[in-house]
Amino acid sequence: MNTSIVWFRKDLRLKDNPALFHSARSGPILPVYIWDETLPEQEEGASRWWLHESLLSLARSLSSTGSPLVFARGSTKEVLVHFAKRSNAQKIVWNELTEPWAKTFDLSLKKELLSTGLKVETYPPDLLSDPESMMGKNGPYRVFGQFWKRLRPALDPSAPFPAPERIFPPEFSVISEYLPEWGWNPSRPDWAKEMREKWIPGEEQAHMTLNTFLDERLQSYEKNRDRLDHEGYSMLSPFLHAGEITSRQIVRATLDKMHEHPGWQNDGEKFLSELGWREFSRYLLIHFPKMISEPFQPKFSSFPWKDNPEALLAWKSGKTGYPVIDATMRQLWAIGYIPNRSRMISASFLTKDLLISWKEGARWFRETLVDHDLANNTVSWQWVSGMGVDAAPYFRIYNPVLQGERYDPEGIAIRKWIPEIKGLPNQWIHRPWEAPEPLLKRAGIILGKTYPAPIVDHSYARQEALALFGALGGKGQKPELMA
DNA sequence: AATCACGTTGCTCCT
DNA sequence: CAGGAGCAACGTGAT
Repeated sequence: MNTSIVWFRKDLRLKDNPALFHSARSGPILPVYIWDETLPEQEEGASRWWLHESLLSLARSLSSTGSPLVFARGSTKEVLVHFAKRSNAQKIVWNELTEPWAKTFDLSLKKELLSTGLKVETYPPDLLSDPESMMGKNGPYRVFGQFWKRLRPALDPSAPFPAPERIFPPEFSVISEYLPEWGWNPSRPDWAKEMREKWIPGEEQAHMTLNTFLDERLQSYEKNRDRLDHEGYSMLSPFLHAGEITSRQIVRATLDKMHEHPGWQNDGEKFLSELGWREFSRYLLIHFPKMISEPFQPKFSSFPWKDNPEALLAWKSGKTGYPVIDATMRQLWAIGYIPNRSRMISASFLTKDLLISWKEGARWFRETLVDHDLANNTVSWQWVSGMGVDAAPYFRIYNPVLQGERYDPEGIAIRKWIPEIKGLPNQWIHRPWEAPEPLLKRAGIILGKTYPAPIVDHSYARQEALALFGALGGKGQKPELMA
């Protein structure tokens, strides 16, 4: 029999999985997941919790096909070779990743496997375009608009691969580790409690989420995606990160839906362009891997970031005294997810108001987001801090009060996540420090005690940021505002 | 070849 | 109150 090992990575699904689809046709399959601690950029924190749940879900699906998922820890190469011997498999099959480190890793792994006499078959990662052929006149695109102008008209993915009709187990089975023993499901302390209530990771739920979104929310996506008071966005990002669904599947379904409902054109285009940003982020990391650790615009590499542990802690724990920031950061900690608008506001606050490095922010998001994704996180943090692509102007500094009032006018998100100020009327809910004393008293609020006073004055912090950024980004002739 | 318009998501101040 | 200038200046692709 022609047995294959299918090595699962960030592709925890049965549908639209080229490695699985093709190998299932050629013979029995041993599905394997390996936790290799020597690899860089592995999931941690909230996204590891998601990964844990997602793997359980995949394991259930595969068990029902008759060929259970096998878990192992250790060196990828050694595990694969060992399992191949035990199961009498001749071939290792996988889908590639887009992370910059993976290309070299896969290449040397492939060489090593071939040298032991095994066959290797790899399939492209979940991308909408070929990064090598997407080129402008002077090399890779650095502006989203140009990138998208080129890619958008070419978007027409063919129907995704179906799940394999049948998966046969290998003739000789192997011994699997027991996933719950890996300790990825937190208990003491159990910081994932609210995540368990909020999310159901897994391929089935990914498609239910997509369908609900397309049926109920796509038609008002452009208007509602930025709202903080209700969920007008797709919530697909964690499923995408684990590979429970592919961007190709989402694009295909969205295009079909837009065709069905011509009136949803603008909303559909907006949504597609968000997937475009996901694609662009991957594209950028492939061509400019240095931006994982360095500003895309080198002129900012000497920016005088502040080392301010107290302010950083206040930001992380939702105690800055700015309700929209605090609600955002508490939501992030509780359910591992905040919408795009919240990410921008809180990222702007950290980098422009507190003048703390985007890398600190990116590190925190990496630990706390269930959808944490190296490319999206890196590119977006740099964009907000004004050091990334698209000549995003550094003077675009978000005002946390105005943003709150605009996108959560009735303070619904504020009252949900900051109950200690829920008694404030809407007029003051985003600026408690300006509320008249009697009102504060009636609402049971003592600023600085029951809820923090603002840790910085936004308009002052803004002036300081403009001066510091201007000194590097501009002509260097800005007047000094700081004594 | 040189020039030009334009660029995901803002804010403040001035008239 | 609305509306507009200003905040800087570079890659991209069209002319």
